[in-house]
Amino acid sequence: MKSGDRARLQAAADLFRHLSDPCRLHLLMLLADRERSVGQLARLLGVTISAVSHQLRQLRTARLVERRRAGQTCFYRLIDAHIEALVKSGLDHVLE
Amino acid sequence: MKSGDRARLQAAADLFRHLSDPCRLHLLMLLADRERSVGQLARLLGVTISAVSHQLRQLRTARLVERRRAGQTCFYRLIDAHIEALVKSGLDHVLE
DNA sequence: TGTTTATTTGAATAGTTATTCAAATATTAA
DNA sequence: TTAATATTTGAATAACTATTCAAATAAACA
Repeated sequence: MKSGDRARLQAAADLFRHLSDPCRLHLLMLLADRERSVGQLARLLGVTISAVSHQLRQLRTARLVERRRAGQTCFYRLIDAHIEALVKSGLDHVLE
Repeated sequence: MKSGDRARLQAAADLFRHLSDPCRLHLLMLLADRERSVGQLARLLGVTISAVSHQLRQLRTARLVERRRAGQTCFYRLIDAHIEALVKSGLDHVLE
């Protein structure tokens, strides 16, 4: 196997790992709808602001979401529609 | 949020977690091609038979792969094409 | 029966990840 | 400047996961 293939498998595995938490999936679905602030997300998800901020940081590092600051508030949104399609595809699969 | 939605997010997260390892992704791509024995897979992946057996067990419990015994040998294959499509979609996404 | 080959299993360990809490930063407004 | 609000950060802990090794099972065959 080529080294590029190995790197690609690792990158895809990393992507799927970011999707392997129900709270992060919920987060991504909320952000697919429209941009939201950290506080809004924490309230909607029923978790602490700190926890959601840690998860958003992970998703931002992975380039799945982007941040926009407006005053004291930070708004997050999905970077691309492909991620939304992937999440929906996973959610569809488990419909049984 | 409904309890069914919560279960669905958890199930989708579980599915993605099974895809969050480069070795398992490689395994699934090999099995998408055609059925393979445990020993073949271990050789192709360059890991021990025990390690690959543990991963196959996990994938089988998750109903992503099926097993067929022929004599001493066990052959595994993908259960459905949707999984292959999901893996390929993830691999496509990381092409940059 | 005993032996070889193929695979599975369970326990132990090492590495990874999520959450919490407290402290730090950033912005706004008094 | 001080206070209030929004978010981030780092460290600690608790929970989870992958791999290894040795022992167990299962089938084929002498």
